[in-house]
This record gives sequence, C-alpha cells and structure tokens, in this order.
Amino acid sequence: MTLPLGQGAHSPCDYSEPALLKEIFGRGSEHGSRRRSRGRVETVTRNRVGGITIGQAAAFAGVTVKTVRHYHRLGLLAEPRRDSSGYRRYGSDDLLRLVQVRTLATAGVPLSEIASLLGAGPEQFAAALADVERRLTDRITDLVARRDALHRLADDRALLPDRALAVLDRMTELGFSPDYVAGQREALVLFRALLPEGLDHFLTSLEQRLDDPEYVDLIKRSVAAASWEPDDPQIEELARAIAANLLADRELLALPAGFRIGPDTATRYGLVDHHREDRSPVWARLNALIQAELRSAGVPVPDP
Amino acid sequence: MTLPLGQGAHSPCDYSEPALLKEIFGRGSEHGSRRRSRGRVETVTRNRVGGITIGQAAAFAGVTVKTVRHYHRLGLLAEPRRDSSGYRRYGSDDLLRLVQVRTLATAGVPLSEIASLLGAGPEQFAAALADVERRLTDRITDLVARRDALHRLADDRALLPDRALAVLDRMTELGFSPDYVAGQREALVLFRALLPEGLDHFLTSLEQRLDDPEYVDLIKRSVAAASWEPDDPQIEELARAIAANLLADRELLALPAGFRIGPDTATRYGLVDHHREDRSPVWARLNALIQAELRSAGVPVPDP
DNA sequence: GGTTGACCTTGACCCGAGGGCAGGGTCGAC
DNA sequence: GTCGACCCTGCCCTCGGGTCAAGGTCAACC
Repeated sequence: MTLPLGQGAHSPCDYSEPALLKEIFGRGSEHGSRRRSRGRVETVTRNRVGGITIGQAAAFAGVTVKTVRHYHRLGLLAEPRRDSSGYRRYGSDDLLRLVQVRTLATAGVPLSEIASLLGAGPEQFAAALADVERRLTDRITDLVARRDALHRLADDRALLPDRALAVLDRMTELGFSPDYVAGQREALVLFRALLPEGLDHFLTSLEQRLDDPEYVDLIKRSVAAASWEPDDPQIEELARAIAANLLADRELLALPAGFRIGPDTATRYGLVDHHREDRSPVWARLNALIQAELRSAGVPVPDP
Repeated sequence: MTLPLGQGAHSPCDYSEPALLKEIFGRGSEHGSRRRSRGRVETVTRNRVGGITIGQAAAFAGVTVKTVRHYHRLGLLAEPRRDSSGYRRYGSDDLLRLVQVRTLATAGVPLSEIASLLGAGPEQFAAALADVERRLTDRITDLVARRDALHRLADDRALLPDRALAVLDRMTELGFSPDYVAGQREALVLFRALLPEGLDHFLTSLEQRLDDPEYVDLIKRSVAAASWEPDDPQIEELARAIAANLLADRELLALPAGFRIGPDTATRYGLVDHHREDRSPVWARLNALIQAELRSAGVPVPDP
C-alpha cells in the first residue's frame, strides 16, 4: 500500500478511450510489444518479469546506464536482484534510492559523501548539507575571481598594472623600438612575479628617469650598442656615463619602503636584471661594467 | 640589457648596511651558504652554475615542483638545459614563460589551450579569452544553481514541493503513523520523479479526499490491515468500500490536463503504485482487489 | 530458423590538473 | 661518514563518469 487515497486506483488514470488505453498500457495477453515514439524504441514487456531493467531505471532517473553501474560500484546503490539472464531488476525501493542519490548528486554533493548523508539523522544531515553548501560557495567565489582575472587579461596577456603599461607606452612615444619595448614588458612581468613589493617603487623611478633627456639618450645608445663589437672601447665610456647619470640621483636607488628581503632576493633580482642579456654580449658587458662602477661608488649591487 | 634605466644597477638595491647586504646576497667567495627562515632551508649557491633549479622556479612562480614537471610533460614549457647532474636549469626566459602560463592557468584557461593561446596574435588571443570567459560563466551559473538546489534540500532531503509537504503534515495531524507518513513521502518522491506532470493534479485530489472523514477512516483501516491474515474476508469488504468511496467522486480519477502519455507510463505508474506493497501481503491483495473493482466499474487501470 | 537491432553484462582505459609515493641520485653542511 | 634537503623518473590515484571492446539475451521480422 503506497498511496493514501485509493492504494493504486486513485491516481490519475481515467483513460476512457479503449484504444488509447491499450496504446498506453499494453495488454497482458499479447506479451512483448514495441512501439516507436520519435525514433526511440521502448520495450514494455520485460516489466512483467518483476522490476525494471537498468536502462529504464536510468531513464526514469534521468541518468545514463553507466552512471547507475558507477553508483553500484561505489556502493552508493545496493545491487538489486538479478533475473535468470543475469540482468539487474530494479524495484521501487531501488529506484527511490537512485532518485535520492541523484537529487543530492545534482545538488553538488560529492558521491563519496552521499551514502553517509542518506544514512544520517536529520540534524547531521542538515549540518553536512551546510558544509557542502559552504564548499560550493567557496568554489563559486574562486571561479568568479578567476573569471575576473581573465577579464582583466583580455587587455594585456601579461597582466601588468596600468602604471606599467603607461610606462611602456611612454617608451614607445620616446622612440624606443617595438622589440626593445617588448623586452621591457617581459622584464616587468618578471619583476612583478619575482619582486612584487618593489614594483611600485621601481615604476616611480622609471617614470622620473624617462623625464631626463640625457638618460633617455644614453639608453638609446645602449640599445644601439647591441651591434657593436664586444671589445669596442665605447662600451666602457657608455657604462661610465650611465653610471654617472644614475649616481646623480642616488635616492632613486634606495630600497623601497616595505621591501621584504628574503634569502632569494639576489637570485630574483639577477633573473630580472639579466633578462635578455644573452641577446647581445655587449649588453652583458655593459651591464657588468655599470654594476662595477656603482659598486665602486659604494652602491651595493647583488652578485648572484 | 633588461631594464631601461640602468641595465641592472638602477633597481632598488641601495642596501647601505654591509652586514645586511651580505645577509641578503651572500658572497661570491664563500660558495654555498644556507640560511634558515621560518623552518625552511634555501640554497643560494647553485645559481652560480647558471640558472635556477626547478624548486626555485616553482617557488618563484608560486606552484609546486610537480606542477612544473607536469607542464613540461604537456609541452607547455620547453625542457630547459640540464647541468652536469641532470638537474634542470631555468633561465629568465623559462621563468617568464612559466609565469605567463601560470597567469593564464590561474585565470581558468585549460592547460590544453594555453600553448596555442600564447602563440596566437592579439585578436585571436582576445577572442579565445572571451570564449574561455563564457565557459567559466556557464560553470558558475551551473554551480550557483546547484547550491540553490542544495539550499532548498536543507529542509527536506526529498526535495518535495511545499504543497506535498503540507499534505504530509496534514496526514500526521489526522493521526497517521510516522512510518506510514514516511512511506507516503517516499511514494511522493517517486511520483515527482516518474510522473512530474501529474503531481499537481494528484496533490489536489489528495487534499480533497483528506477532507472526507469516511475516506480517512477507510485508509486508517487499510493501514491497520497490514497485520491481518492474508485471507481475511474483511479485506474484500474493505476493498469494496474503498472502491465505492473512490467512485463517488469520479472526476478526481480523471486524467490531468497536460499529462504526457509515453510508452512507459504504465511502468512508471506501477512503480509508484506498488511502492512498499511488499511490506505486507494484505496491502498487495487490497490493492489488487480495489483495482479489480474499479476496472469492473469501467475505470481503466494499468496492469503492467 | 536465421537475421536484425536494441538492450544487457563485465572489464579496461580515458579525461584535468596535478598529488602521492617509491626508489634512487646529488649536493652541501656538520 | 652521515644527515637532510633537493633532484630524477615512473607509476598509480583522484571525480564523475564517457568510451570502447567483446560477448550474451531478447523480441520482432522474414
């Protein structure tokens, strides 16, 4: 006895047209009839054996056969009895359980927790549900953050702050080549990743130095120096000039406030500093010479 | 030459205290020093060999060593050169690539798409990003829907509509046992899953019938009948009485508007109808008898 | 009675984005 | 010499199933 008002006959079943009735329910006498509805074929007769097959149970629950078997293997559903062919036969109890499992699964409860959840009392059930809901909320928050990060990326694949992009634009305006600016962009990406606390201070000094025409001119000469011979005496001269320019504004060389010094700082700094140095031996030499000049002037420079 | 304003020396490195300087950068003469910071040990000297190790690269990029190796295996990062021990040695180019990959990956871009994304032109890049963003939004929408479903589940693990819960409460008020009401709840869950278009109509008829004291009384006798002998002649009498009661209001037996009839309808109906019937042979017999009564009165009843 | 086509069975492998572990080599410091 | 940290490769694991393989069963049609 399942349903309160009529134990079976009270349900909406007043199909008064006999032909329709037969079409819907089939007949006990003609065993096994198939009817096509929109290309799919459904077998009705099996049910006589007692219990529905896995395909029907899956269809009724809105899942695939594989999913049902998956739940069996996880122990989430008890194995139903088998008929003489070895086919699984599902009763209403089995189907109810499947529907309950699916309800929780589609709500986002991990399969590994559903079994204990369905076996728990109401208060544990509610607590566990709240826990699952909290985890879902966390995942949503995380995904939203990712999407927002992605949205910001749409402008620049390097995800640099606006100030850095402005500085790069300024360089282009000042006549630096696209390739050089691209190199600077790369260096800034590394800087941001490796020395994030120093980026703001560095950008400030960069902005100020780009207002110094002498400095801009020296850097342009450095860029052009890539094609010089590695032992060109002009290199040393240029290095001295650049070092002198840098030393003229020593406070721009100061350590920024809040800069966190870790044991890796020299390594991180070196990676940023020597980026793209391998493209020209002149650059590497120029860099080393400037560092030596600064060092002899009392400015500490890492030597990793 | 990496950074525009000083090619290395311009960076924020004015550590004026010699002891601190040594602490930060180490010394070329003393090769290989370790220092502990919060329990972790970091090696500085390896970098002299040229390039950082996988552990450092991973730490700088904020990932695990496994992740970096995973990216190598996927071809997302080129294998860097190896030192004499077979250890991978990463340069700034490698690290830049790793940072770029991580930027996209943490933004939610699938790893399988990152390689082509980083190699694409700006407009393809933007288009691909928009596509990824759309997919992320879809996932978020889906998760939010799941969470909301979960939230509704917190009240009742069966996810029944409020009307159904009200009917169940009514039954409890009318004095039906908790076990019986639990069975009705299960049957309603099955009903909702298997015959969703019919649920509203069924609940309506249920509400009306529960207002009929004679009907309520008959059902209570049915519940009590579980402990009768299976061949008790009272069963037939009760079945006749229930059938008569049902037939007194035939329009409640009518097919609801909008009810979709599929080839499985009889099977679905049978599952709901016979649910928990196996708990008592009396219920099964009662059900069958009522069905026979209704059938002989011209009401079509499925016989799956 | 043979074929067709749909359905069922078990088992094994695949996805993403790595995690964990095994078993072994290498390095630097004590 | 030994310790601990780091590196190497390779294999199996996750979660929620999908896909393929190889074969058995059932009902309908010719």
